[in-house]
Amino acid sequence: MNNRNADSLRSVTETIIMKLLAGRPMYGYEIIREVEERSGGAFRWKEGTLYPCLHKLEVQHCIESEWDMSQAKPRKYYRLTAAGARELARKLEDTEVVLGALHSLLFA
Amino acid sequence: MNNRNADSLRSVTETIIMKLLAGRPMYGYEIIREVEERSGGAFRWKEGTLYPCLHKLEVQHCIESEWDMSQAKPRKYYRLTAAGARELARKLEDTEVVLGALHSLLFA
DNA sequence: TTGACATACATAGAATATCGATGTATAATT
DNA sequence: AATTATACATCGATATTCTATGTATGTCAA
Repeated sequence: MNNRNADSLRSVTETIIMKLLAGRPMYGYEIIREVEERSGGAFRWKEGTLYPCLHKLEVQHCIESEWDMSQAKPRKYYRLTAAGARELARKLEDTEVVLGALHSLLFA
Repeated sequence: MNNRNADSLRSVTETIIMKLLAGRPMYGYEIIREVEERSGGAFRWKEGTLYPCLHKLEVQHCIESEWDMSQAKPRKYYRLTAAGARELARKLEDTEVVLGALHSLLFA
C-alpha cells in the first residue's frame, strides 16, 4: 500500500497496454508485436501475459472491446475508456516517480 | 526467458540490494531505511520482502553474512561476494535496457 | 515506571503476476 | 503438403511481494 514499487512496477504491463490504446484502438496480437517493436525487443509478451491482462482491464472498465469481423481473421479491438484515461494518467505519474527513484538507487 | 521485463523488473529488489552492498556491508534493517531514504520514499519495503530476498541471495552465494555482536542489538551484516559483483553487473546492464525500453513505451 | 515506539531478526500464508504449455482455427508462404 | 504467421483463449506452475504475526531488546517521554 505504501509501496509504489509494487503498485507501479508490477502493473507495468497494464500501464503499457493503456498507453498504447491511448494512441489508437488495437487488437491483442497487434499489441504484442507493437510492444516488442517499440521496446527494441526488450518486452516480448506471451499470450498468457496479454490476454488475461486485457480481460482484467475490461472488467475494470478501463478499456472496452469490439469485434471486427471484416478482416480475414476476426479481430477484437480494444479502446481506452474515459475512466481508463484517468487511470492511465495516475499510473504514469506513479511510474515516473518510481523510475526516477530506481535511477537514483541503481545508477546515481 | 526471452522477456527481459520479467527477469529484470521482477528481480529489481535483488538488484537494489546488491547495488547497496556494493557500496558497503550493511544489515537488514539498515537496508530498508536506506532504500526508503535514497528513493525519496518511493520504495518502502516490508521485512517480508527483504529478509527472504537476502536469504535467497545468500544461498546463491551472491552475498555473505556475518553477525556483529558488539552492538546493543545483534546485527547481521551482509557483503557482496565476487560472484555477486559479476551478477550485479549483468543485472544492471539488463535493467538499463529495460528502463530505456519502458521510457520509450510510456514517455516518448 | 510504564507505555509507546524504534530496532532487529525471522517465517507463514495469501494474493498477484507472468510464464510455459496447450488448444482451436484459418491464412499465407515455401 | 508442410510450415509459419495470424488471432483468439485458458490452465497450471512458479515466483514475488504483501500482510500478519512472532520474538526480543533499547530508548524515550509522560
